[in-house]
Amino acid sequence: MSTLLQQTIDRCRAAGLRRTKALEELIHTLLENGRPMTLSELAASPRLRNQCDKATVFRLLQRLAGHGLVRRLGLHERAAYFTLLVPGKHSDYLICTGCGSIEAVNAPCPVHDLEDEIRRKTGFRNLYHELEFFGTCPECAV
Amino acid sequence: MSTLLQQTIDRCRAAGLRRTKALEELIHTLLENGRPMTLSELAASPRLRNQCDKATVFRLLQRLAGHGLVRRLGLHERAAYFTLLVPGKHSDYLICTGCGSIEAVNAPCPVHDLEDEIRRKTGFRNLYHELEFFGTCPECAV
DNA sequence: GTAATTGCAAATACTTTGCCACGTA
DNA sequence: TACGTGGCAAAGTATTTGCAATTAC
Repeated sequence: MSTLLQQTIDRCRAAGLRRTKALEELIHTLLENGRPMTLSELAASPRLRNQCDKATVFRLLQRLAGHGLVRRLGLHERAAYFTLLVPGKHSDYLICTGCGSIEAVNAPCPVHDLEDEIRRKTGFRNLYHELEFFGTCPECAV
Repeated sequence: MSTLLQQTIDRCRAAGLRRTKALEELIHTLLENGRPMTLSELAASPRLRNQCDKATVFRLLQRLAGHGLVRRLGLHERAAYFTLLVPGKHSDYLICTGCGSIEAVNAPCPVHDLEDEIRRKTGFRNLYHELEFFGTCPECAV
């Protein structure tokens, strides 16, 4: 994992970002949590809490998103969620509308073919998709 | 379509909502546009502009969502999108990240089986999904 | 040394609520 | 008549920006 951390930071450097403490800790936090997180969550997380301002986290995420290293997700809540994009890896999510928990679905994504078809038929570029399942988890169903 | 309008209003009545002008025009607007819309768009649309306050539209949408007649979507923008739920009908969307246009994908949704599998394996209740494709439309690609 | 990055505070954007008036059932 | 609904205005929450100071390269 620290390899992945290093690789990701390298990708940031390659994109022209400066290697700052805040950047490292942000990437590290996203990696170790392995799920989409909100700006507030990130800014309040252990690694970033005493490291930098929320505005800094915001601007970092914005820059990273601009370079395709991070993606901003909708996920129904009022706050936006951000997820680290790891090359060759794609995740769909299962979200509980009761407690808000988010977990990655570990099953092959069934959308690939349709995505190709849409790309072909509509001429859209840079196509990608987001798939989320919403429901009430067993805990919340009680 | 006016039949669908009538049916939808009937469903609202059955859910206990009062039949007000604002409700009718809101449903009508959502139906005739046939795509998810934001609160601001709705409040500013021809049928509602001179009909009622934005707060009213907000509360109507909230009530409708509570009764499962409307669903709130993420869709990446800062503002939330709302879509009318028509029984037996499901839509996936294709969104241009350049101009923000949203259209329904008219192809069978490939997620059904995975949804069943998740329902079975995780015990989630009231499961549903959202699938969106994002990309740059031919217009914006120039 | 220079341009990117950061902190702090202020400005926006969108959503949500309070309260009293009004209209539907 | 009674209770759901609506208007207006104010409050709340999350995001975004300005600017001077700082830091990476």
